[in-house]
Amino acid sequence: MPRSESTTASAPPARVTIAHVARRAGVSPTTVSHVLSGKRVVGETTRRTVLDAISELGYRPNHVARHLRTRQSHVLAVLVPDITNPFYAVLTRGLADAVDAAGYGTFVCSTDGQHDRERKFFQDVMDRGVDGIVFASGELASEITFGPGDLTTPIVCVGDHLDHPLCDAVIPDDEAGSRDAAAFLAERGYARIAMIQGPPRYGTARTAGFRAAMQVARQRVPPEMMVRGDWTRKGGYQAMQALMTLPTRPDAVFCANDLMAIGALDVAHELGLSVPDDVAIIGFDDVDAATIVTPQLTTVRNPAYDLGSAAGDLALSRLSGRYRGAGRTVVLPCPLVERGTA
Amino acid sequence: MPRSESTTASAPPARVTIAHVARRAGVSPTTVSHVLSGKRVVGETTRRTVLDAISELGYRPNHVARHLRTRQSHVLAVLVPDITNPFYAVLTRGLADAVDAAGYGTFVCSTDGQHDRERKFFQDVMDRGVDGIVFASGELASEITFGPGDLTTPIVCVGDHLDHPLCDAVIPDDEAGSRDAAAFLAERGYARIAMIQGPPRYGTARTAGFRAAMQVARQRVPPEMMVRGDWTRKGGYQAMQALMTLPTRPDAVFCANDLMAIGALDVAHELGLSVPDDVAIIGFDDVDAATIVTPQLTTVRNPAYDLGSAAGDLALSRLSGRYRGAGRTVVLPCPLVERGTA
DNA sequence: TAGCCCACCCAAAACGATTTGAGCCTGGAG
DNA sequence: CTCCAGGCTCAAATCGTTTTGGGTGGGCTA
Repeated sequence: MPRSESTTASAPPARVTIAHVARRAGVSPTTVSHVLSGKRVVGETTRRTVLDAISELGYRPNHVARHLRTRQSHVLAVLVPDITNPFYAVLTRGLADAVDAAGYGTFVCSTDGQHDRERKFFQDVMDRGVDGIVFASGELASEITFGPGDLTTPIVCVGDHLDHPLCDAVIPDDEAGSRDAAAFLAERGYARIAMIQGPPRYGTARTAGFRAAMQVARQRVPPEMMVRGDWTRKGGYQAMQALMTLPTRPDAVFCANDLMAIGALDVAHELGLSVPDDVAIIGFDDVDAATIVTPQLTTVRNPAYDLGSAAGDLALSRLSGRYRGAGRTVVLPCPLVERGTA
Repeated sequence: MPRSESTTASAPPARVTIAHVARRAGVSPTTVSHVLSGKRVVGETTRRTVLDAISELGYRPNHVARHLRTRQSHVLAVLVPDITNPFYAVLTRGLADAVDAAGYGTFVCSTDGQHDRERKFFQDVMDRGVDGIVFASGELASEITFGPGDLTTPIVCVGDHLDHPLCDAVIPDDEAGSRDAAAFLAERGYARIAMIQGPPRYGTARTAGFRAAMQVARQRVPPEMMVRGDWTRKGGYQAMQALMTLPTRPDAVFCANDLMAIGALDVAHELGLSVPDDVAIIGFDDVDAATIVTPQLTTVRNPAYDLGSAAGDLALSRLSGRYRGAGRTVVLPCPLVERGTA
C-alpha cells in the first residue's frame, strides 16, 4: 500500500496530490488527470465530484512532476547583457507580457556581454529545461555560445541573425530609422548635416541609413562632418566639440545614440547656441533621459518593448506547434519621435 | 527490459540519462548518483570510470527530475512592480548577483503593483516550486497577497516588514537618509528650508527624518513650507511653484524623490534662479536622471543594488540551513551623495 | 437473446533522478 | 577456521504527473 495510510493524524502538512483527490472522489488518478487536462472526456457527474474534491482539498498541480513527464516547463529564458540597462529591461517586459497570457514565465540572466557568462547561462537554462530562449546578448557572439547543431529548443535572437534552423530573429530597422531622421533634417532645410557615429564597426546600419538619406537629398557630406564617439555622453560631448571648431560649423547633427546626443546638447548649451535654431540635434534609441533634457530630445525610437513582444510571439508560435519550419526574421520599424531639438 | 535496447541505430537524439552512464561504466545508477552528489563515498577506480563515462557520453543531469525528488529548484522568484523601473531592475540585478554563485537563478515577475497580479504571480511561482520569494512589490499589500499562515517557503520582503515567521525583511533607512540631507542643508547655512513631500500616507519616514533634523537644527518649519507632490516631475514642478510664490521664499528645498526634485529644478531655471546659490535642492533615490540634469542633482541614494543583494543573502542563509529562526530585519543606510544642487 | 458500439473509467508504465536498507567481498582478529 | 567489521555497490521505492491500452456496463439493433 502506497503511503499516507494515516490520513487520520495530522502529519506535517503534506502536499496534496492527485492521488489524494482521486481517493476522495472515489475515482482513479487517471480520471482526475483527465478532468484536469481535458484530454479525454469524463462523465459529467464524476467530473463534478472530482472538481469538488479538488477544491475541498485545495489541490494544486505540481508543475515539476508535470514538467518531468511532458517535458514542458512553461518557462522562457531571456539572456540580456544587463537587466539594469533600461533598453533590456523594457525588452524583457515586452517579452514577459507577450507570453504571460499563454502561461509562460521568464527566467532572466544578465550576461554582461561576456562570452563565458553567455555560455554558462546558456548551459544552465538548457539544463533547467526551459522551453525556449530569447537571446538578446552579444552582437555576434551567437555561434560561439551555442554548441554544435543538435539544437531542439527554439531560440529567438534579438538584434542579430543567427544561421541556424529553428532559430528565429527579430531586429530593429536601424537603417530605415536613421534614413528617416536624416531625411527629416534635410527637408527642414538644414544644409550642413553632420553625424556622430559609434565606434568603428559598430552601428554600421545607422551610418548607412544616414548616408542613403544624404544621397537622396543630394547633399555631399565632407569627411570631417563624420566623427565618432564611444556611445557615451562624454564621447558625444567631445565629438560635438570637434564638429563645432570646424571652419564651417554644421547646422544639424545626427547622433548614433541618445547618450551622445545629450553630450552634443551640452556643447550647444555651453556655446550659447539655440537648439534647434542654431543647431538641430537628433538622437537614436529614445531612452528615458531623452525627455529629461531641455529641450526634449528629438530621436528615433528603438522599439525595445516591441522587440521583446515580437520575440515572445515567435517563440510561442513554435512552442504551440502553430509554426514549424525554417528560421524567420521579423524586422521592426524605428519611428522618428519629434520633440524639441529638431 | 526498460527501453532503448537499440543503442545501435540512431534514434532521435534521446537525452542521456544516469542509466546510460551507469550501463556504460558498468555500475548501477545508484553509484553514478553517488559520485555526482558525493553523498556517499565510492571507490576511487569506479569513480574514475564513472566520470569518464559521463564526459564521453556528454551526460548532463536533469534538474527537473532532481527537483521532483529533492524538492529544491534552485530558483528564486522576485516580485517587483515593474522591471522597467530602473530601481527594481537594479535591485533584481543585486539579487541575481548575490545568489548566482550558490547556483540559484531568478524568475522575475512584474506585478504592476496590482493586488490580483501579485496574488496570481505569487501562486504561480509557488506552484512552480521556487525555493524562495523576494517580495519587493506593494507598500503594504503583503498580508493580502499571502494566503493563511501555512508558509514553508522563505520569503524576503523588501521595503516593508511583514509579520510572519520565516519572513525576513530588508529596508532602506529613509528616515536617517532624509535626516542627513536636511541636516546637511542646515549646516550649510540655509535658513528657510522647505520640503516637497509625497502624497498623504506615503513616504512618511522621509518626512519624519526631515522634521527630526529641523528640530535638531532649531529651525521652525511653517506649514506652508511643507507641500506635497505626487512623485512625478510635474507634481514637483507645481509644488515648487507654490513654494516660490510664497511671500518669503525658501532658500532650500528637500524633495521626497528625484523626479519631483527635477521638477523643482525646472522651476528654478524658469525663474532664472541660480542653483544652489539662490536656492538649493536635494532629491531622494539617486536615479539615473539625477546626473543628466544640470547642475547634477544632489540626492540621497536609495541603495537598490544592496537591497537586492541583502535580500539574496537572507534567503540563502535560510535555504542553506545556516539560519533557522524568527524573521530578521536588516536596514541599509541611504548615503547622501553631494553633487551640484546643494 | 445475441452482438456491437459507446461512453467511461482504471491499471500500469513511463519521466530521470535520489535515497536507503541490504548484500558482497576482503582482511584482520580471535 | 570462523567471525566480524568496513568498504563498496546495488535493488527497489519514491517524488507527482501523464499517457495509453484495456476493461466494464448499458443501450440499441436485428
